Amino acid sequence: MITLKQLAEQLNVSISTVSKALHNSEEISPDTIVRVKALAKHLNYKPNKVAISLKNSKTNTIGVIIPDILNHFFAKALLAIEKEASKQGYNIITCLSNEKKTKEINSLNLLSNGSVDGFIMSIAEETQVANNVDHINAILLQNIPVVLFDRVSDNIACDKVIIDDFGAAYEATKHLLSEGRKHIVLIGDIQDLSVGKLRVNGYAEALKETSNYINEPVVVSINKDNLIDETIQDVFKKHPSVDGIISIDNTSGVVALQKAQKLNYNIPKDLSIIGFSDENVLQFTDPKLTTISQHTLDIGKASVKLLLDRLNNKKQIASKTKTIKTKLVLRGTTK
Amino acid sequence: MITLKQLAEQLNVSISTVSKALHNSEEISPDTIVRVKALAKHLNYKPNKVAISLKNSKTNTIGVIIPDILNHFFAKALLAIEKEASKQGYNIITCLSNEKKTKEINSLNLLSNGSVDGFIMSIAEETQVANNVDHINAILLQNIPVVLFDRVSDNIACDKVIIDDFGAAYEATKHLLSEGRKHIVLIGDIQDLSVGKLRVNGYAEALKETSNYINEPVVVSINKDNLIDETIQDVFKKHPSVDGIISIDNTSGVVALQKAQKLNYNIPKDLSIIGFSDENVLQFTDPKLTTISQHTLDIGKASVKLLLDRLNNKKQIASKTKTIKTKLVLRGTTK
DNA sequence: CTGAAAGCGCTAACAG
DNA sequence: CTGTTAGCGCTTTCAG
Repeated sequence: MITLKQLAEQLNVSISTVSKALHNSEEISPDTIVRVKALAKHLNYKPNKVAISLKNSKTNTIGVIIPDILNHFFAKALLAIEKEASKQGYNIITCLSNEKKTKEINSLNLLSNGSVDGFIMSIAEETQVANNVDHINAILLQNIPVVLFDRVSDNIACDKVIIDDFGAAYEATKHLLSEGRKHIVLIGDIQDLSVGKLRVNGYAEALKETSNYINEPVVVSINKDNLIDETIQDVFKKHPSVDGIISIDNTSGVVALQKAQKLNYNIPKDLSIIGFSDENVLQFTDPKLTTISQHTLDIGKASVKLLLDRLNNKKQIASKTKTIKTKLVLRGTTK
Repeated sequence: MITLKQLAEQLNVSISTVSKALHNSEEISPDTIVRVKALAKHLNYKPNKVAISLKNSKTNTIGVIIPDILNHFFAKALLAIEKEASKQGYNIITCLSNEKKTKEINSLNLLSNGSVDGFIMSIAEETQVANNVDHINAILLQNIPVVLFDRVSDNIACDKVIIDDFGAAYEATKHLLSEGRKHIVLIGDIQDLSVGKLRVNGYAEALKETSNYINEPVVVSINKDNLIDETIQDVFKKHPSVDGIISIDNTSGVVALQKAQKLNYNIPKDLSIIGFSDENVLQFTDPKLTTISQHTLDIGKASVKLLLDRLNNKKQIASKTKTIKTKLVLRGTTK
């Protein structure tokens, strides 16, 4: 890489003159500025990012920790984060915790040495199950800002971006009730997560409020991917009168639809299905799945904004929590 | 952040003594080492990464440029790259080109200022269509190593990781022929890409070699996601006697299967389908899709290895191309 | 208008 | 065994 020093030598001026010239300093003669810039351009000079970071104690880099990049929700969130960060002149260093607490701790430790100005993350499943977030609080104690999105924790005082999980599930359930559904089952593989619990509660509350709904809430947990087929087939065996299904994760709604079609349920006449999925699954089914849209891009964008707000304004104290609106998008799997 | 200077002041020793002590230098008395380390631990000292990068002219960071993170193949490749890089003590800065050439150029320019030691990337669609890779060659001219994976270009002399696209499609086609299929259609949305062209060629070659195969090759291009439904339905309309489908992208195989089932094709009796998809789509269909497995994790891992090899051994000249074996995994959609 | 010097945090050659 | 110094590349104050 070409440096200021090399430019200075070739031009027989000092390093500081070169530096100032490249910044259009008033102190430098127009003539010199032209000469310096010409050579800089000719040699494709680029200011060394590392040196600037050291000088400014600021890297313009955000650490992003994603629990599961193969989950479409997180991939899309990353897309939005990268886009907004890039727009604001920030790079992102991506770490994938793969739902492991140790990897999460490791990533935080490895990057909290001046590598990044702050973190945007969603908490790993293992961490949420263990309910131990000391490692994240440790980062905050070092005065490195953190923004949590989607999977958050009440035990961490920082900026957060969430959706109204309770309300979204509540609304979806209410919709099925309004269709006259009498036997609504909730399925999902994220009941251990903060968001999963809230969604289950929203579902339960909607049923509870409905005086003429006589069945008990049914919550079916999918534990491992390889058992998803059987688990969902069991739903239809155990609850042959099921007439509404709410999936609170990304994929089980689609699988439920496939299985129901295989069993010759008439959808949506006999059975309605609502997924908590992203648009990507639409192409995989016919009829198309009614979903709760999470506005994932907005979640990512808002996360970056909150973080940069804090970076640019260290004195602000109160943590903000931004709630992104969800939307129930009716398609072919509901009446 | 706590610095060597602060430790030195508190201990009344020089900065270099502290630095050496922390590195277990023989020059330093055991007693001092203990004292220094104790304080460092107590204050949670971490060497400033930026300073070390500046000192060493090495960031231990890899720039990764991904064309489309919502594509499962690339998400998985990123997963593998991050995992291997992390294992080797490297961070990754992720940029998403979103298939745009300008974004690709931008990312390369912004990171080729000492931010990263090298790049791992797959070429954006727009770049491949325009067939202009000057910006990538410019990086190589700056002596920054680049590893290309999946989507490569003959006009770039660098290390590459690919699969045998021609061979994989050839093998899949041969398999369908061995089942006695007489009317095999290829579908996909990546015919503009290097990999897509090779796959089409492999398909065509297999047909051509088969003397008793009388139908012409049929290549159906899917242009936009929103037209995928109609495009595939058209296949069945135009070619009612189709008895074999090869999808060369991630999703169209699944869609073809759905549509065929809707049209009451008996699969795999009347019609076989082979997808170029990852395992993630398996849960979405019944029967499960026969696929060409790309060993995506190996692709990512190999890319990191090639890059680090080059970083650690600058003198090597010849570019290597590593070909990862594919595997035809027979499942329910073939006989 | 230009240059010298200090300093960001660290390492390492050299001096004591 | 410990300290001084220079330097990685840059910005910026201060001197000239």
